[in-house]
Amino acid sequence: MTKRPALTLKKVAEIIGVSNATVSNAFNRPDQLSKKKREEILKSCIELGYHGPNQAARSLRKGTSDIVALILPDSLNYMVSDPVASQFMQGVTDILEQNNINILLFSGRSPSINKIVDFVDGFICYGAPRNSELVAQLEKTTKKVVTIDFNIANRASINIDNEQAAAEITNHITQSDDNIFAVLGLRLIPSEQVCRVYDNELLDSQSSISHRRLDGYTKALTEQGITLTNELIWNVPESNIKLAAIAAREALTTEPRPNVLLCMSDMIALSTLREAQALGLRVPEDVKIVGFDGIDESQRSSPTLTTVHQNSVLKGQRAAQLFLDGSIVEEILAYTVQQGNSC
Amino acid sequence: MTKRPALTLKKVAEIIGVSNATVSNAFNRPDQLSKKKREEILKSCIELGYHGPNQAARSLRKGTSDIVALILPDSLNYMVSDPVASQFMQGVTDILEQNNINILLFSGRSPSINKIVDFVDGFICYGAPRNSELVAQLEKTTKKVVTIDFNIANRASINIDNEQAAAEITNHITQSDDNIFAVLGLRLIPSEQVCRVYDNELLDSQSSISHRRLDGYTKALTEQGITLTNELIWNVPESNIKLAAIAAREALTTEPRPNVLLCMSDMIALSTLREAQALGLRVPEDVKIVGFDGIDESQRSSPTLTTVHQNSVLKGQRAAQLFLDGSIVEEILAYTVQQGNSC
DNA sequence: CTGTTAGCGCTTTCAT
DNA sequence: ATGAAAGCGCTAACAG
Repeated sequence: MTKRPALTLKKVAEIIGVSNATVSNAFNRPDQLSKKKREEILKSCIELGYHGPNQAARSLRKGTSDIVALILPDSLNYMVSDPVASQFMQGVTDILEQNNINILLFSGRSPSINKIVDFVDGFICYGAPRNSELVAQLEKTTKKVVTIDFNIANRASINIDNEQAAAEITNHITQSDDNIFAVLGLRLIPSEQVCRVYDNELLDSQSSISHRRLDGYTKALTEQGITLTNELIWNVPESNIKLAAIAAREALTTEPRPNVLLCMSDMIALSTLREAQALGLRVPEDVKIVGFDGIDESQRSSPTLTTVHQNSVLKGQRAAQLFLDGSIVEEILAYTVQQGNSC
Repeated sequence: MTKRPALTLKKVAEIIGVSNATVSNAFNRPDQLSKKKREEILKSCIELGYHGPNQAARSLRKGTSDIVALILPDSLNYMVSDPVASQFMQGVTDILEQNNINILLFSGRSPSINKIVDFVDGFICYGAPRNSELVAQLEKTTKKVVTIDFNIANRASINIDNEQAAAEITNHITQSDDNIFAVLGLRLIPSEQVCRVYDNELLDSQSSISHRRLDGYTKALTEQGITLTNELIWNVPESNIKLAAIAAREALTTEPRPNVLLCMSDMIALSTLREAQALGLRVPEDVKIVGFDGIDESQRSSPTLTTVHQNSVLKGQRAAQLFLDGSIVEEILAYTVQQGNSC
């Protein structure tokens, strides 16, 4: 029978014959004791099989844990299926891993941050979470918060200028009197269905990137003397190929047929491209398509996609760095219009 | 000035005028007090802005946290770039999210589990971690452990029969005297380089799925009277398109040219397919290619891939369920040979 | 059904 | 440079 009860700092101190504070200092504050003594203690710990202070207790005492919660917009598997989110995560994990910070994955559908808030040093919140109560909770917490693609007052954030990007890519399309514009939008209204927006109430229009993008499209078209009506704006509840295909098909079979489709994500645009081709339409001759995000796959499709490219890996890196720095800045990242052959 | 100091259970109890145990029970053990009192207390807590017991303290006291560490084979961004890992994660998150368990992402490159072990209820370890010391640590821990694609004695595990699957897909290839076999293997030797295996020492041959697969290939070929020499076995250090392309090109430009390429992952196979086509070789006429894993993309390529399909989402779901159940079983999941046009 | 109390394992003043 | 002691906030015996 070996030692059943787990070793604690106190026991170890007793065995070695020093006070618990000294052992603690050996691990945490090398300057508080002689080099010799420290090394002796550390060596003894290894021999005893003591692997250092219990992190849960340490966290309770110190109030820090070296864990940060990464709040995803939706359920966890979202991150896995969305290439933009994946890229972002890659950026975040790059930086945090380098800094020995661990990541707790947290779903934007969770009812509350309470179950984890005491375990983490703060939050990196990627996109407005599906459950908007989480935002209210983040506003109140005393822990660090960095938001991405939306803002919370007095918190660090990372964004791109979605409105300007949307306007720019709209202006990128050759003007013609024949143009009929339609928008395939992302989560514009609370509905979980693919449907036209019509006069439905728009979702929390303040913060959502979708509304900034819609504003951009609208603004550019207005300047061209074109009015975008809600009948030609579709709501796709999430950036998912199948749902996008439904919206695309509806749009492409509307009479008169829209011949410029402004898509709020590359996933939607790629799905639209596929639907158009399935309907025997030529892109860009019969239908022009533009996307948003600039995912890798948009450059492998045929034709390649004209889209707004944003650097999602960098976004993640900057978010993580801002978190570490603790600086409360609202950072705006650059985007580029990526010329493809789809318009 | 509002209340600076955070509310604690004790303070709340004092304010309400009951003992701290009663408040604790109101949150944790409804049966220990009258329904009426419980509701009163809970209501008061809400009014006071107390959101429930501090989870870090609770965890220290109870020794559980409702957090499980998911150990990835390599650095965190690995998961993002590998479709098989992504699928697996999706399965895990499905089940754990349903059970209100949070996930701490942990890199297989980390030096030690010590920094997090006290925060989690256990480990789900996907593939043998890059840092093999982690395995030794997992062997020792008193917390729950589920391993996937490798085993630890007396721990729950999920596997497929890699050897049999590899043998089966090898036998699936039409026999011919003209066949020259080559293997594009995954992490067969410690080298971080793409290279032929030759007489290098094979990596921890016991546990690795790569060696099980190699054994399967070898066994099937031996039964056909064919000897696989190490000169025609390549090592690809990770399942990554670029590295695979290098190996593929080496293999395809070897004289005499191998005309059957056994690839240990679909990523490698797809990359090989591309290289073959770039070299003007017809698949399967000039070169036959088989993969492993059955990722979605293998069915979208042209020609489609003949491969071993394993259900990675299910793997993740079962891993999570085994973790929750706490049953120490070694579960073997089914695979299927998926007929494509690449051989 | 309710209250008192002893820790969970640690860090950190404050003395020495 | 080292040690004694006070909690961090909570849960679970146990007593009432």
